[in-house]
Amino acid sequence: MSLPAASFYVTTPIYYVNDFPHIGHSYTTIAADVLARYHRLRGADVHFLTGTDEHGVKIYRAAQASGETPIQLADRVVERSKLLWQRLEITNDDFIRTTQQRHQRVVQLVFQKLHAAGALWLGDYSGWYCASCEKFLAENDLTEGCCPDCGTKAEMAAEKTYFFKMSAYRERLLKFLDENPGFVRPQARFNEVYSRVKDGLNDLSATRTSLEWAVPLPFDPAHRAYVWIDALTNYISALGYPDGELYRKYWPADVQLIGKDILWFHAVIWPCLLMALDLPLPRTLFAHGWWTNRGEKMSKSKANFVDPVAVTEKYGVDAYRYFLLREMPFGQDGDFSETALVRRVNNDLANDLGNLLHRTLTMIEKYSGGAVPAPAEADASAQALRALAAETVAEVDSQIADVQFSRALEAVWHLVGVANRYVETSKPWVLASAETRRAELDTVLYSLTEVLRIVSLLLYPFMPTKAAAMRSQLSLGPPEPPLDERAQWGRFKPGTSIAKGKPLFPKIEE
RNA sequence: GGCGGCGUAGCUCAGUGGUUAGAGCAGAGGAAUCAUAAUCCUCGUGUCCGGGGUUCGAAUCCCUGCGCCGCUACCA
Repeated sequence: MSLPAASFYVTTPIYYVNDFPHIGHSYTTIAADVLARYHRLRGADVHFLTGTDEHGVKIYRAAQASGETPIQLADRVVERSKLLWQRLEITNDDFIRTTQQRHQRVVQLVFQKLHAAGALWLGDYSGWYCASCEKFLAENDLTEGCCPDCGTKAEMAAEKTYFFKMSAYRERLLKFLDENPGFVRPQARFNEVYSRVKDGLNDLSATRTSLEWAVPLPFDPAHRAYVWIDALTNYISALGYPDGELYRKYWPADVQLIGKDILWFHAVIWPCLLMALDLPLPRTLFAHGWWTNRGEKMSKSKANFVDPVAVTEKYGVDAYRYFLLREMPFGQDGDFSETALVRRVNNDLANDLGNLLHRTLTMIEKYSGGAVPAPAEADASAQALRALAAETVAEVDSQIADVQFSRALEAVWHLVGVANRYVETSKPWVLASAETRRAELDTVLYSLTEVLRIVSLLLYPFMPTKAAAMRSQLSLGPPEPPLDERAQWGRFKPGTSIAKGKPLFPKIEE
């Protein structure tokens, strides 16, 4: 698989403002950031969108409960979210809020278009209703026939609603899935979606008359947009659909990252909506898994959500970013624990990588007067190292194209491991004691420098601060595109004095 | 219940017909000294969940039993 070079549009879901972001939100957003940074480094024209979903009964009620207006509540959460993204070095190009004018306008336009295209019909929505909470409940959520929130017995009720004719798009969607088996990833999620679509699609209740905190329909103000169409539209409203320059440039999205809980909405409702609007579908939808906290599911009742701020204050932002993307394959579930994080930091970051940098720089100081020597002719092991570096660059590129962060990092660490072994086998300290072996020594030191330089490029999207620090110890500036040129072997200028600093990743004492 | 997936070293997993089944981590021993006591090397007789079958040959395909997990639509 090869990566598109020209433009790259990546999105996260818009996060619901009923709560502050926790590890799960940060996971999706960091993953999107790595993709964005990587593609920028490749030289692509990148657009990275994240944002917040701010409508709905829950927000309305939460605001009432805390004695503020819904928008005040949303503002509060948005403010804190933005601080977190800043802290985590997230480089989103835009931040969409569903309460913004630019978004609501497009939602109304979308409804108008659906209406005009005959994709909406007015009918009755019926379902379990809690009279006390004044809201409809999903059958699954009922606890012994009662409202899970207040315990009132739920009753069947009906209200007028506009249905989106989703069933009409089933054949087209199936055909699209047949032709695009990589549309939903990982594969297991694709299969789930496929078989459910095959089983049949129902029309979707798309509006509510009882909702107050939502976008009103232009052609029937008694109705307001119910969650899905409002929320999903963010991916194009943020681009200024239908006439915006950004829209023309970036749609369809290259990668839309989502949690597995919202797979159905993105893999079925979203494509159907786009088809109804005659718009191209996104290229890849990637549903990632959940983190548990030391083996336990995170939940409100247990109040055991991992707080990104606390973790990054203690261990650093880059260590956190590295851990999340290295510890579990993207798409699977995994477990978060400080023990596991510390192990990753000490083994991978401090011992393998940090120490390789440090020992290399020390040897350059001791054996070469602090300047990286020009390499002499490469022997077999130096050639092998050089070849592996090139393979690693290609491998990382291919794994990122596949949205497989952990595999990309594994490839980098394989190179780091081979470089550490190269130090052992070439024994620079022996070479340094024999005047006649100067040429060999120079080649070793230069080769190690090149490995480190290339590694710093490849790691930059994952650990921007540490990669930059690593580069500055090598007297290099921040990485610049295009990656495929910069990552070529031999670009480090011999004679450059290095600027060895403190260990990049101090070991964490347990 | 239906559909799908999984069950491989202490742990997390890779391996989908073919020589003595692998990696990382954890554990034991050793080498070396450039280094953040970092690094490197060596060490696994594992019922590849059980049973049956196909095949010259199966962890790998088929059937079956057991166990675990996901999805089963209006929960961002």
